[in-house]
Amino acid sequence: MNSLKIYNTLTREKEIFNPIHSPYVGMYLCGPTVSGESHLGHIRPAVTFDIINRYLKYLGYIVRYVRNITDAGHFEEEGRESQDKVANKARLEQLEPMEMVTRYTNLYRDAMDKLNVLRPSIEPTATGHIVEQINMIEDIMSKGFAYEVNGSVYFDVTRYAQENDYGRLSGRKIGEMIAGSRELEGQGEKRNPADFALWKNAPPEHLMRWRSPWGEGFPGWHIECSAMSSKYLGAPFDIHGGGMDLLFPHHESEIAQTKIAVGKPVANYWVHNNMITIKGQKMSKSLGNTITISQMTDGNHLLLEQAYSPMTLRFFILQTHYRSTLDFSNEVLMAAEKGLQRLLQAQRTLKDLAYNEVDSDFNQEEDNIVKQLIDSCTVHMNDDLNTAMVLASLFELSSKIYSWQNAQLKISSISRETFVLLLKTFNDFVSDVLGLKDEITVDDSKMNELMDLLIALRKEAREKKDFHTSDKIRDNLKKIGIQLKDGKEGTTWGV
RNA sequence: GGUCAGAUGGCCGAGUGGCUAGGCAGAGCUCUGCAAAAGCUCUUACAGCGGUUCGAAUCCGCUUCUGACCUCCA
Repeated sequence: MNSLKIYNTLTREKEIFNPIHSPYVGMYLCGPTVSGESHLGHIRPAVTFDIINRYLKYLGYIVRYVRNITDAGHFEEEGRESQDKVANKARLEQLEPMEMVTRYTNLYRDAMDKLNVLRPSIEPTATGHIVEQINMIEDIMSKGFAYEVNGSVYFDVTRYAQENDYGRLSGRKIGEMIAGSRELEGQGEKRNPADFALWKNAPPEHLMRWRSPWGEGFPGWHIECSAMSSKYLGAPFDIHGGGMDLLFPHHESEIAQTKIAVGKPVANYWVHNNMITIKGQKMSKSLGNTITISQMTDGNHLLLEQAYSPMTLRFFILQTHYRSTLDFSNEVLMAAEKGLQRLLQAQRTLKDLAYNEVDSDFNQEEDNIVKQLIDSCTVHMNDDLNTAMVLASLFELSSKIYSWQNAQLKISSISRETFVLLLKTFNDFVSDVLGLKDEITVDDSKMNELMDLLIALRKEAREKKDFHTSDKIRDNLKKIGIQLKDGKEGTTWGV
């Protein structure tokens, strides 16, 4: 159970995963800011940590997985933008800020469901935890690590850094940061450019605002994660995740806030996924090169030659190790689409395979190869969640499965025990651990019976050499998207 | 400018001090009424230059190039 190794950004090393209160595991992931529709970049951490969540459960851990929704605060720019867009319309048609974040939260959740991302145990929102955030800010102020200026509150990084290692996670030195930081507007209130906001005074045009001891305003970006993670998981908890771009300043700030408020580190393992790039450049809102999830699944984007299903996206992400950048292109997605179908077809085929025991066929070498491939799934997952290698093993097993189906290899060359183990492992890894599934439901029994009938009719026609009829059945089915596959053991079909 | 990652075959992508994933694409073969599906085989790669080593693509150094972070971002 504890042979799992995870790369910890804090130590820059792969470490054996030991939860604080095994078998319980606490995990927190920085979720999306719902000021716009989720894009491809948002689904990488969701899928990555879904894999961790699923694998921990597979290993027998009981996971409390908290993934927040940032629906408050620091997106006033976007709020203003949307106001401008609707400025000419009637005021009644304007979206309430809460309406906007609800809309995008719903879209995000729908997308997560389609991607087969398991729902988190708790999905707290920033707006639902204003009180907790204000309390934490007051606590930090009372300890002397934050100060108020004109209704805004800032964290005193310089003071914190005197006794704490600010910058350890992101690997930077506070002196260099101050020297290198640019002069930005609104920095005037800070005592030091490295300080960050805990609470912001709301200008009149800011629609989302709450009463606080410092006047009407809204919380700074970082404080919500400290407040919500410590509330639901305590401190320290086991795993804190997020995209690499959050390393600084977001996670660094979280560490500082929690250290002062709670007196303890945030988490033992910090896990960061790398970025999705497009033509070698990071996909991000500010660069304007994002592709939203709905554009992806509709094929409605200049760079897309066709629509890609959510499962294709999921597979595409899993083909690359989570700490590598992942470059998007049509070619890669088309390859992913085909690869995924091949894998799922193998899974279906395996389910229908019957084991026939013939003692004389047993081949120890063959049996060992299959056993080793089965073992390698766990071995690769344990090595910092190497889903790319797990897929490679599953593909090698797929070749075996297809060979058995076509009677090119004898299934009895492996032992019954190995076959049973394969059946379980293959399904567990494809469906439960990697979360890959057929998107078209073919388990409709009437549909299956109908197809069996058509296949039987075609078989009869072929036996009578009535190829006109048999080809008509085959070709017309192809027209409606159903493909017949003739194998040694009979005909199967797929979509 | 500072910090940190990378550079792998036609494309994408793992991994490793010697036995050298996998997917997609391409070629040939097997099966098949034809086709599709499936299987098998094939093209043998690790940016450049030095060094360590019996041996490096894998370790070390330098060079070039690319990207990320340093500001809201997943």
